[in-house]
Amino acid sequence: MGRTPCCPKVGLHRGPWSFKEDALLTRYIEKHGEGNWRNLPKKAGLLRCGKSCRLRWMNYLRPDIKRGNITPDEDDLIMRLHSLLGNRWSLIAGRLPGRTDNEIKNHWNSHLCKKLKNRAGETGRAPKSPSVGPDKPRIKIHHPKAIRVSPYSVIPRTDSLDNLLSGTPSPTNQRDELGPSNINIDRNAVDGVAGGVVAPSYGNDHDGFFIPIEEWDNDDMKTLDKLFEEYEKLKRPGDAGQMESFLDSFLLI
DNA sequence: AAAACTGGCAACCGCCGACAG
DNA sequence: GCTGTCGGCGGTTGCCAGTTT
Repeated sequence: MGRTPCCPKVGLHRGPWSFKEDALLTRYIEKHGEGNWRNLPKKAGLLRCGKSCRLRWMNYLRPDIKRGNITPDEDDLIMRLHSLLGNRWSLIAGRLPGRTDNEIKNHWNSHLCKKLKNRAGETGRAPKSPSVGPDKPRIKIHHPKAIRVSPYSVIPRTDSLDNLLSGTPSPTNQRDELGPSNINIDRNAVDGVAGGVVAPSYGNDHDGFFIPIEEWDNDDMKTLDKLFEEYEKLKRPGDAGQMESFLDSFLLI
């Protein structure tokens, strides 16, 4: 049957966006809001594919995007989240206000992957990343395929996991896709507690033992929230030393 | 000074779930 | 229930600037 392309490929601009195109897109979205990406280029006077417009807006033009280098704290949080969630960049980005999934993905591929390898080399310990294959991995991370998240999981980044897990829709339009959809957790790995911090793992495809998020027990459900609470606490000035031990605790699973 | 190499990042691609008709 | 469309996702590509040889 074949799927129709999202837009005709002929006669459209490709490659880097010009200042003028950026301005047109920004002005249009400020006036009419996001959505209807297919028709947006025509209405905005752009010779671009709708997908391209969406990507440009989401990854670059959106006013709430944080510019500048990723901080060491963000680095560490990304690594923790990656150990929990695998390559689900949109979920990870949802917990880092102002950062985009693309930015985090790029940062991971260019920096953190190596950092993790180096750290593993220094300690002689197996790396925690699922993408790095030690001889005897303690944890295996399942990488689920991309999912589309229902509108009911559209919640602000600052919402707690309780809200996420109860499926309470948010009144705002900020994205956070840590919704009650496809997250699977390996209960065998959830038991790990190090340094007072619950250290779960995400998924496990070696034995096919998946628990849909709807069936998490209380401990499972609090796990991620706890992680962020700890993180936020330790981010406060004067807690630098604690941050290090907090972070290390996750490498000892 | 120039060529080769490397790293970072924006953009593209194809897949897939949700949803409307 | 089926089909087509839309929007979102992760993976990959390719350009460009910086660094090394």
